Amino acid sequence: MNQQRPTKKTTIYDLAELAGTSASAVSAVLNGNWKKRRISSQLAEKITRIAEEQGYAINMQASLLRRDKSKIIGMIVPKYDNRYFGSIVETFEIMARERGLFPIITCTLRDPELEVEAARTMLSYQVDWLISTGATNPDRITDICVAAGAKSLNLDLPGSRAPSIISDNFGGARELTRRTLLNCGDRFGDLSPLLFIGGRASDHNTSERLRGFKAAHEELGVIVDESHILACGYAPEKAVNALQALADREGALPRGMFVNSTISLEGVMRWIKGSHHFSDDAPVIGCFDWDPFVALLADNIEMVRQDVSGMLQSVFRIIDDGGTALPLIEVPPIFDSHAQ
Amino acid sequence: MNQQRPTKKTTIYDLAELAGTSASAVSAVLNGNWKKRRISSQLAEKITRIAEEQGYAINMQASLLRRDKSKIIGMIVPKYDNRYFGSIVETFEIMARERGLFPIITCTLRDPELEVEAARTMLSYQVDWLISTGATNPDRITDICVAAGAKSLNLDLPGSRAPSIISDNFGGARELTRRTLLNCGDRFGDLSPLLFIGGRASDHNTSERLRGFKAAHEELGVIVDESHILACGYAPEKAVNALQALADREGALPRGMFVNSTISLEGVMRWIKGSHHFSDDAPVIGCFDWDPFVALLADNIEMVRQDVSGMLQSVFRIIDDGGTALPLIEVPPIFDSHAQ
DNA sequence: GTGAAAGCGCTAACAA
DNA sequence: TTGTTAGCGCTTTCAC
Repeated sequence: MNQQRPTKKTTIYDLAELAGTSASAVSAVLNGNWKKRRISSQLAEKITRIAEEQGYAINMQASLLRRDKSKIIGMIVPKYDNRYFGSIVETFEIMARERGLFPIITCTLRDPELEVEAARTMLSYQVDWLISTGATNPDRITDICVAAGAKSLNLDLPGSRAPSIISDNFGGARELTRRTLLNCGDRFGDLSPLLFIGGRASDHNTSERLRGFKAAHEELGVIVDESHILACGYAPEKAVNALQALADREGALPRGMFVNSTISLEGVMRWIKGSHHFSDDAPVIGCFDWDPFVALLADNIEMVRQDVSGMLQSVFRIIDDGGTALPLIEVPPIFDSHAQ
Repeated sequence: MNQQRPTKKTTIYDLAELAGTSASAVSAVLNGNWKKRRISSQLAEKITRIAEEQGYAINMQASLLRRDKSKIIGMIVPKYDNRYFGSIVETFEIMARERGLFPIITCTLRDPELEVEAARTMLSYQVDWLISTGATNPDRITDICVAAGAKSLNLDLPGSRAPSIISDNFGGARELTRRTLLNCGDRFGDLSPLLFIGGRASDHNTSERLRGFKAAHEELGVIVDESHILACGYAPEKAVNALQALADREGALPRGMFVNSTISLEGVMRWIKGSHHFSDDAPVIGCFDWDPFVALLADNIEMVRQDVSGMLQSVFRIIDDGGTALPLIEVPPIFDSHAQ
């Protein structure tokens, strides 16, 4: 036996009895509203001491049931398997706690059904706010939140019915493409069109990045090859399969690539290593996302880092303000200055 | 204005009124205990339909206040910045949901004070179980849980007062060291002692890995150099500083290294890249942790992958059983078969 | 300065 | 078969 039996938890009534006072006094003291109740500081002190001694912990369920705002803030996130979302979650928790909010986070594995189920569950727990990060259908979630009287907000992937904070995908992709094309030119002596791989053509981010990809080509006078745009999804295997299919079809592959995320990059690198298409000379890659090991190990890969901290500052600015407007905020991603 | 005002949430009383029945009937139906209440299936159906129509969502705060078990399961985790913890969190969520439990997770940034604060907060939310992952002081948390009538359990780093599930650090480190020594021998022609870097000498995992490190050296007849054991902490900068100090002191560095985590590895690789100590020939490294990009990009680095899924299966076996015993379970980590 | 009491939304024992 | 009722622990108004 390692753990005792639930020795009936201490309540404010127990505390009141021990202090020879009432539950309402205890409640007021423990919540710090005893100035306006003008409770004597000795009573306050006594109550505080006894609470301490008894290891009292408030029952949030009871407290929340009575109050109108829960101060619980929920976030749904697709995966924990890359630095981008990891950093979003970590920063989110820190910033929520700074504001006295209780963050709850859940990952939905990019499954649309799980997304709405997770949203409903969080609403059952009375979240005041729900942040949908990278959700496949943010508007659906906003609708569910509105129906439940909660506020919602989109991060990373925008929606039309709640404030949205995303990266400047167009600008970032244009610059990344420009750099990658030029890197390619330096390396191979001529400017040829890049391969685009990863992401879903239907999602806003991918289509914006595609737009930036094309703009950069155009600006440098390079004709995009539409058959080399492979928005095959996010999972690494999808990238592997897409590259294999292209190689089967065309024999050779472009020597420059725009990769839409580190997730896809994992697949791209796996395929490159497994095949022998680039055994003599590694392709030049630009990746719209950042990972420290790639940055350290692969000198043929340039990465853009999304500005997680900047995005979350925007998120909490809206939350702090109560979120009455409906903006689409685009935060520029960060390029290493040394490159280019 | 994007979001309506909190249109007073629907309760079971509203539902009861609409269905022309009582709140308890609604409650029973919505909880699926209407067989034992022998409610007519037509009434059940009607209630279900109305609940659906109204977009009813149960108020968990109220429900939990009344029930004895919350079915909330908490986990604290140090960081989200590596694949190991990311995968723990993701798997934990999946396995918790499979059991109808509601997982809440919070990261504590390796800050002992935050750890206990986070534990207390979770207890306020009435968690039935609290999993401490990589906590600096698991026993302290167990004590707090016991006092609050919750069960606790340690993952990754063991404690003495609750069941603990950890990697087989000794066995894993011994095998990793053996492989790294042999790789080193293959590469450089002779067996010389490795550098050990990363982790805290005071923590159980590091001391066990150190024991395995020494055992493997001994088995191969190599004398460990105690001045080359740098348990400098986990943050990348700490590894950078430790290596720099060693290089300043001794001029040369060992050509083989045992690195205690991917976090430390990040620092090691940063230092290697920045200095010119290995500009001609990369050192041979064994890393007690796994990252896909390192595995793909660095052929001089061998990695062990901790068996996250196996560990969490053990965790939930204990939870499913009610957790009456107090075991220390060591789960063997996974080596790539191709190497060695 | 302080206490009594109502009620947040739900569950479950007890009546009917 | 179904409804009534008594709380779960807390916050807050109101009365003293």
